Amino acid sequence: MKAQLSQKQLGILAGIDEFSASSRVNQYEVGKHHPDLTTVYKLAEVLGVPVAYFYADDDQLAEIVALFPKLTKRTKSEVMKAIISSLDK
Amino acid sequence: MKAQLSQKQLGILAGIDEFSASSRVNQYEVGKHHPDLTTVYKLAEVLGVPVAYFYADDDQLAEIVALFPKLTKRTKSEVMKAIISSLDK
DNA sequence: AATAGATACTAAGGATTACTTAGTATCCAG
DNA sequence: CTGGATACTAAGTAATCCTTAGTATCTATT
Repeated sequence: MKAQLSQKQLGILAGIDEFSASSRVNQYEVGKHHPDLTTVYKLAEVLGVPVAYFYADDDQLAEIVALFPKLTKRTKSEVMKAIISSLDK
Repeated sequence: MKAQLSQKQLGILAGIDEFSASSRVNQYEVGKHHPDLTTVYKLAEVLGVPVAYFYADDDQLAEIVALFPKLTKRTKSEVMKAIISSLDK
């Protein structure tokens, strides 16, 4: 079980000032505002996902993006090959 | 060979006013400013890639993201399965 | 080589959006 | 029920983008 992370803590871990972390992360989560790219990169690092994960609308694609960094080089290459060969047909 | 697309035309196709399209797209390309999410989505649609493609730093991941929409459901499922089973080990 | 038109690029100010602050609302363990 | 943590929000300030106007560079044509 992963440790539950509050909005405020997530922001602080991403380098946001402790006094605005709660407000800002909440505004991001409810869609009131959008974080700048620098913040997006830091949030992605804290959460251990590629930045692209936040922008993957398709659920399957999102899962692939999230898991990709955890794959071995071999598996990555196999996935690439499978995709490319399926498109040659 | 794909038709060469000017910065201005790309912007216009993405719905930007013709008088600011050139300037804005150029500012995005040279990194002076960043497009808002709405514009990012339109640019992605014009270019035929998922939005996540713009944020995929890793070259292999970027290629997977770009090609994903072109895959059949069957291939998508096979890729998912290959990734998940490789992580169970 | 000179010209014209398209394309790339930039500065600056106005327009828009995010960030900060202060505060209320909600949840939940004790 | 109470206290503290967490979630959430309004409003103004601060920051960033968008528009405009213009210069610079490229390229095809003569």
